[in-house]
Amino acid sequence: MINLFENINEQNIRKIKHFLMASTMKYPKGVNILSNVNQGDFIAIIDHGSVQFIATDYDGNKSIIEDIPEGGMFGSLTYPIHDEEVSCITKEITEITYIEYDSITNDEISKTDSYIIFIKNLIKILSDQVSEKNNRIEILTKKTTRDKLLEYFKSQARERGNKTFTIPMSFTELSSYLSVDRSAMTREIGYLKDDGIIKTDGRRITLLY
Amino acid sequence: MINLFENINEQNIRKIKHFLMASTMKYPKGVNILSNVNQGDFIAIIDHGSVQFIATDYDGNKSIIEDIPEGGMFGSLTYPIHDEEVSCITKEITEITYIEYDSITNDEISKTDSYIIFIKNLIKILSDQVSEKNNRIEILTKKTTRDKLLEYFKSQARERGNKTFTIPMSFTELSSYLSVDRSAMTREIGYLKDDGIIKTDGRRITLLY
DNA sequence: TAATAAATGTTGCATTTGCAACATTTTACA
DNA sequence: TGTAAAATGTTGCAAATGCAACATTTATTA
Repeated sequence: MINLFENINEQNIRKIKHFLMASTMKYPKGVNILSNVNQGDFIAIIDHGSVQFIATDYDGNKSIIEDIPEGGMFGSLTYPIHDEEVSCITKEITEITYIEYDSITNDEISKTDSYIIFIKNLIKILSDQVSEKNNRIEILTKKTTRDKLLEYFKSQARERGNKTFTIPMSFTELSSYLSVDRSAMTREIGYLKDDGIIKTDGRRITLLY
Repeated sequence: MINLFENINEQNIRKIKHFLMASTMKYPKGVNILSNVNQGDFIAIIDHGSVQFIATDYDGNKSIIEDIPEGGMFGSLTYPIHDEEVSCITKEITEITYIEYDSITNDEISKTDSYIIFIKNLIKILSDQVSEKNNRIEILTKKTTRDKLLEYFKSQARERGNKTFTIPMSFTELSSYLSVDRSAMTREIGYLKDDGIIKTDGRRITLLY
């Protein structure tokens, strides 16, 4: 995953941030940062730490929409806060830089060195997000727990270029990502092992075909 | 949905397209346009017609990933063609303009009038796509057919600003979008009507709460 | 407009899956 | 390092849902 300021030197990063009206905020672990967000569209860059977008429905069921690690970004444009049901929780102590969406294309900044690199990075990150979401949609549209697991494992293997890989989250979180019951998922993983389709060692998975 | 060339006059559109190495192709109805696509990353703009991204798994099950109407765009960066399983089918006679991804940020174009507007449009479109996909993910992560339907109806009502709306696709396609069995979906819509939660008239739905 | 294809409606049934209620192991942190 | 919290494993059971196999209606197009 690339960084919004990839291939831009410190001095130009400072300049760009200045024109973008950047402001930095620090948060403790476990708080919802969407609750006290400034009005107007913004892009948020995670300088340190990580966050998790969670949707909660009227029954209290929670589903992870997205994990965003250090260096990642997200924008108000991509998370319309329609109801009160989407929250963005810090997973640890987290520092976030906010930049104003409208200032991305103002006249001053467009003359700045590295502006084009910045724009290209932004477009690449957004494209990657669309791509990652398409991948998740492909997984979620599988009808059975087995097919969801296999599609997920395939996409992991593809990403790492290896049939053996370690899943980057707990099984509890994976069940939430796949939107299946955790115990039913454990059961199905057992069947996949019985059938000789996968091999596991903790969170380390090997596709056997 | 905004157009990639929104708020840019004809003359500047021509200029931008020229720098972007734009080429236009015409396709008949029902062909897979990803099959004969040029190498290198590109962005495709639908001048006339419409397309549908479809994933087909090893069992032949098809699921609609996305519908793209006239004026819409899609990019090779957002549709990694990992297996042969994703195809992009024209729904009618369709004309598509391709632009090269790398040329979006070349030096010449960045000096063109309206370049900033073009970039802002592109970022807005990508953001909207992420947002739309987040919305679909929120729907797909619902466990029951009933909850998927209600979440979908809610998002439609929200979008139109009205509790009565006409779904923009057939029920057959909706079942594919929600990734549920069509007959089970029809059954569940019946239950929702019985329970006085919705009212229907063909594809016209009214939320009664 | 006749013929064909597509969409919609209905129902029985087998299978899958969510849910609950546990036990056990691992991890986090005061 | 001891203790609470989180993660993982297991299983019975009821409910949801996919699937198949139809009938009927609506669209499409030759």
